[in-house]
Amino acid sequence: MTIREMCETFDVTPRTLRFYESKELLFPVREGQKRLFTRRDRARLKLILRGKRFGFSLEEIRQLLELYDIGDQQETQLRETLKAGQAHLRDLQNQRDELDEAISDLNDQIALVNNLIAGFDKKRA
Amino acid sequence: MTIREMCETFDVTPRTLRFYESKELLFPVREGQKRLFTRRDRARLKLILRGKRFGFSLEEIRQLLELYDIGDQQETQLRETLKAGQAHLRDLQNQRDELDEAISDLNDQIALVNNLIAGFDKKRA
DNA sequence: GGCGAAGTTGACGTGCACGTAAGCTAAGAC
DNA sequence: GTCTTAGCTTACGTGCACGTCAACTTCGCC
Repeated sequence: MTIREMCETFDVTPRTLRFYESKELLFPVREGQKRLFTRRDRARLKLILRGKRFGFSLEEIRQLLELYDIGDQQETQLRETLKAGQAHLRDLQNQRDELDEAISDLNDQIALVNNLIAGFDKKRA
Repeated sequence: MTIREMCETFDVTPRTLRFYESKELLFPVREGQKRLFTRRDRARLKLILRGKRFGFSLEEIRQLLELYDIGDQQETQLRETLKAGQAHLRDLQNQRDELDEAISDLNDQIALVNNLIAGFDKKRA
């Protein structure tokens, strides 16, 4: 997959993909001098964008990606990776709890304002 | 509430509070030259930190705070505020969906790695 | 009445995640 | 064969959210 195809698929700029490569988040192969992004890169990018959405830094995401990319890791390092993954999971679960609260609060507040506006409409009638 | 008390309560620095005031997110009153943060400021700060957690910029948060601070708004502006709030709500709901997916994926992956490590332990036994 | 602690206002610095412009190359299109 | 198109590297610039330091006031305390 060329860089242009990647950009359209994931709605990012070429600069972003090159930047992620420089940070060792992606590992496109080279055909001549051009980058070709593999299936692995696509899977990783999906996780990167997801991680970003939830407020993790690229460095944190890089660590996390190791969890999804097991292969040449030593057992000791694998245990570390696992620990990091579990911490990450707890963070996400906390975030879900907070998110539920935020949604609920915002819903209430919107209902309140809605009533207020309904009051204006009534008055005019 | 003094700036120090605010900092300890919400785990932020004085610089952060002054910065938020400069961006018109907080409106502490002055006692002489010192800032005193009101109940309103505390409520707003809670929402600010929550908004940040979910990836909104301070400017977006400032807009959103108007929803929680109705009073001297014109009807037209209130309708705008409401619209923004509804958009914000949709964003949060989307985020929850993605979050659930992320949690589920990560859970699976952790289970997978856990089994791998269990395999090592078994081998040694 | 000096002095340390806490607060204040500038103003410049910093880390992150890219944006952007310059100048080069390689591949097709005509 | 040259000319657009797409991609490349290098390097400086940018926006956001503060951090950090300097140079004040203000207040309680001994």
